[in-house]
Amino acid sequence: MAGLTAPLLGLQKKSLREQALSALRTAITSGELEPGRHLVETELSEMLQISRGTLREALRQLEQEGLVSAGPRGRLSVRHLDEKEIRDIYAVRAALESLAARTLCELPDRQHVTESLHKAIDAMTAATSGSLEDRIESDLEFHRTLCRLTGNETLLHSWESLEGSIRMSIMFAGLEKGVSNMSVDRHNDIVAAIDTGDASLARKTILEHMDAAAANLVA
Amino acid sequence: MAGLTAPLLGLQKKSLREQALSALRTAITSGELEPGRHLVETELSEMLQISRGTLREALRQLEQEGLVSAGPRGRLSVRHLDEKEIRDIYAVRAALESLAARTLCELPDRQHVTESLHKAIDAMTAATSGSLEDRIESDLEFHRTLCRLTGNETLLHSWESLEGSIRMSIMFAGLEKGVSNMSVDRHNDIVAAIDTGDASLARKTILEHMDAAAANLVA
DNA sequence: TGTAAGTCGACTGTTTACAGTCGGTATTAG
DNA sequence: CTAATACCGACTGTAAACAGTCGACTTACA
Repeated sequence: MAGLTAPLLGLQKKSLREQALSALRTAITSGELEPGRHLVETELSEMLQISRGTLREALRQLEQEGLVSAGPRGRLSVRHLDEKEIRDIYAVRAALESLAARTLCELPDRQHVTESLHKAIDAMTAATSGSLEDRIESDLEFHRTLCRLTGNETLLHSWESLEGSIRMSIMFAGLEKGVSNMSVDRHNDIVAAIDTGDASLARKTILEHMDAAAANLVA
Repeated sequence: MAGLTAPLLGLQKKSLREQALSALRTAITSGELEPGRHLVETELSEMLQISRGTLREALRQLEQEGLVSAGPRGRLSVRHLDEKEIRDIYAVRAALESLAARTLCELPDRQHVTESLHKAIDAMTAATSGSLEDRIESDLEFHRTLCRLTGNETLLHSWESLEGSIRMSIMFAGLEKGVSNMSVDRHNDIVAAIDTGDASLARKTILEHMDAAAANLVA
C-alpha cells in the first residue's frame, strides 16, 4: 500500500511529448531560452532526454503556437516579438475575449459564471503577495476561465493557442511593466459588467482592459 | 533537359510533411475521409508513402487545427461537428473577421485594400460558373485576404488555424446549403462598408454576413 | 452454461541508427 | 590572394524494432 510511485490524484500521466511541450513552453516563456536563440534538435533532445522524433512533434506544436519560428531550411529559433507584434497579439486577444464577455452575458446560468470568476479573482488576490510568476499565472487563469465558461470549445482553443504568445509579450516587455495592469479592481469591473448582462457594456469593458494592458506593454 | 520531374513554376518544393499535411487536409475537407473515420498511422503512412515519423508530425498539426480529434490512447479520428460546434466556430470566425474589418478601416492606404478585395471578388465572380469546390475556395480566399490585408500576422494565423474547421462546417452542412450564402453582392457590401472607413459599420456588416452564413449552415 | 483467465493481434509511443542534402567554413593548390 | 575542395553541422526523412495497452477471441473450469 505504501510506496506508491505517484499520487495520481485524478492526474492522468502525460506522454513524453506533452511533458516536453510543457518543459519547452516554460523554458521559453521564462526566458531561459532567450528570444532569437537557435534551437538545435540534437541538443534539445539530449537536454530533455527524449528522442528526436518525439521532440520534433513537440516543436511542431510550439511552432503552431508561435513560440518558435522557422528560418531557412527548417532552422528553428525562439521567436522574437517587436512592439507591433505585441499590439497585434493583443488585438486578437481582445477580439477573442470580447466575444467571450458578450457570450457570457447571454448565458442562462449567469449565477454560476459570476461565482467562478469571483473565485478566480480570489486566487489573484491570494497571489498578490506571491511571486511574479504566480501573479501572471493567476491573471491568465482568470482570462482563460472567461473563455472556458462560454462553453465554446473553439473559442477556448483559439485563446489557448495564443496564450504562449501572450506570455512572451509580457516577458518581452519586462515583467515589472507586464504585471502592473493586473490589478484585482480592473478584473472586478469586468465581472461586474458581465453580471449586468449588458453585452455591449461587457464588450467595452474588456476592450478597455486589453487596450490598457497592451499600451502598458509597449509604452 | 526534358523530363523534369516537376514543373516547379516558381513553386518552392515543400517538405514531405507539408505535402502530407495538404493531402490530409484535402482528403478530410473533401469528405474522402469521412467524419468519425478512425485514422491508423500505418495505413496512412503507406497510403501517403511517407514514414510514420513524418506522418505523425503532420497529424499533430491537424489535431491542432481541429480536423482530427484524439480518442483514448491517442487514437485519432476525423472530427465530427455538431450544430453547436458549427455555431461556435462561426462565432469565433466572426470575432476575428470583424477585427479585420475594423482594422482595415483604420489603415492609411485604404485604396490598395479596396483594390485587392475587388480583385478577390472578381475571382469569385469568375468561379460562379465553376465547380462547387472552386466557389468555396474563392470565397475563403476573399476572407483570408481580408485578414491578410490587415498586416496583422497573428490575426491571419489565427484565422488560418480555423480555416480547416470552417471547411468542415461547410462540408458537414451539405455543400448546397454551404455555398448558397456566398453571393458576390454580399461581399461587395463588405468592401463598400470598409471603403467608407466607418469601423462600426464595417464590423456590423461582417457580423451580419457571418450570422447569415452560420444560420444557413445549421438551419 | 456461464464466466474468469489467458492469448493474440492491432495500434500507439518511443527509440535508435542511418542515408541524403544543403550551406558555411576551413584548408589547400595555384 | 583567390578559388576549388573537403569537411562539418544541422535538418529532413526513412526503416526497423520493442514495450505497453486494450479489445476480441478462446479456452478451461466450476
